[in-house]
Amino acid sequence: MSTATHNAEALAQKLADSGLRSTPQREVVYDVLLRKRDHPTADEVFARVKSGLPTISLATVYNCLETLVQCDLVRAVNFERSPTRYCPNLRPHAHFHDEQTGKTHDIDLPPELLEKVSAVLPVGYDAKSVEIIFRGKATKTAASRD
Amino acid sequence: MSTATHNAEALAQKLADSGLRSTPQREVVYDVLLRKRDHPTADEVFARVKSGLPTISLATVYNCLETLVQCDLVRAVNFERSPTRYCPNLRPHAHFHDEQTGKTHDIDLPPELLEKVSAVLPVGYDAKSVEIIFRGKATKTAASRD
DNA sequence: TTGCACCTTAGAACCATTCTAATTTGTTAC
DNA sequence: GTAACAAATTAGAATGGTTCTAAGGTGCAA
Repeated sequence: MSTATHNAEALAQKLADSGLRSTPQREVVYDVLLRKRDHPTADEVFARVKSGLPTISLATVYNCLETLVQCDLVRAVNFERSPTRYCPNLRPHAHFHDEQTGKTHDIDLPPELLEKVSAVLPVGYDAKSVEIIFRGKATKTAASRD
Repeated sequence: MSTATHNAEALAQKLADSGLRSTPQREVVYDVLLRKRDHPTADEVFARVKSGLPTISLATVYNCLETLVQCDLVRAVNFERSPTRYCPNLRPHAHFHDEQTGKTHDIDLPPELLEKVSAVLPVGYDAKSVEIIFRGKATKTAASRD
């Protein structure tokens, strides 16, 4: 079984869990995210998806991305108010935003660090999620990972 | 000397450091941020500023806020793509975004935690800043702080 | 007191995203 | 099978926060 088929089935399963259907558009959008994990914007996803599905609309790309986020298959990432970026990495991770190149890098987070971070919350604050964003510049070596 | 006067002078100093002038608009915008530290949007600042300076324009509010951010007197805070909020708290702190009320709370961060967080960066990543955002709900007690 | 850079202003423009209304597709009950 | 209904897609219009533009004001410097 090919990787794409495997992903499509995992996707279909996750969608079904939420009472949603698998569609060619959703499959291709998800596949595009998995193939090149460079945190593309909706526009960039749209451009990539069109080669496989030339008649897809931008609205559908937005709909599919939103659906994938709802199903916890994809994370939406925002830097200031620039276009939302999409990330299929489900491991706990922070984002490093390179201000020179505009590129985004995933930084894996050890569970104990997340605990330490959450421990700073005073009583009465019940956090459902923590997001950590670094800004700065990455050297060529670090940047070459994606 | 009144607090407002003191703030105005501190502002004038900081602006001068960047080769900028102090103006009534900049003073009032900064004063509004200091008076009610509830992370207002530009629109909210605009509304508050108008009582003291009825002819100010929204464009000027945006300009002043941007200037204050440049001078490191104010932090711009973004949650997803909702309107940018402004925060005059210069201490190292995270933000807790209450999803029920939409309110934002400052969470002070001990310096050693920031160090631990930055320590997860692999070699080659040079972070100029770290931003930490919690999302969840705050109890009445916690929320009553602002 | 003239020049010139800095600021402010109103309104237009921008652009990522969401909405609307129409169509297509898939599923279920018969 | 097929009618009926729900879910999904589509193109294009609308939305809304922010930025841009061009014109007018303000204040320091020579």
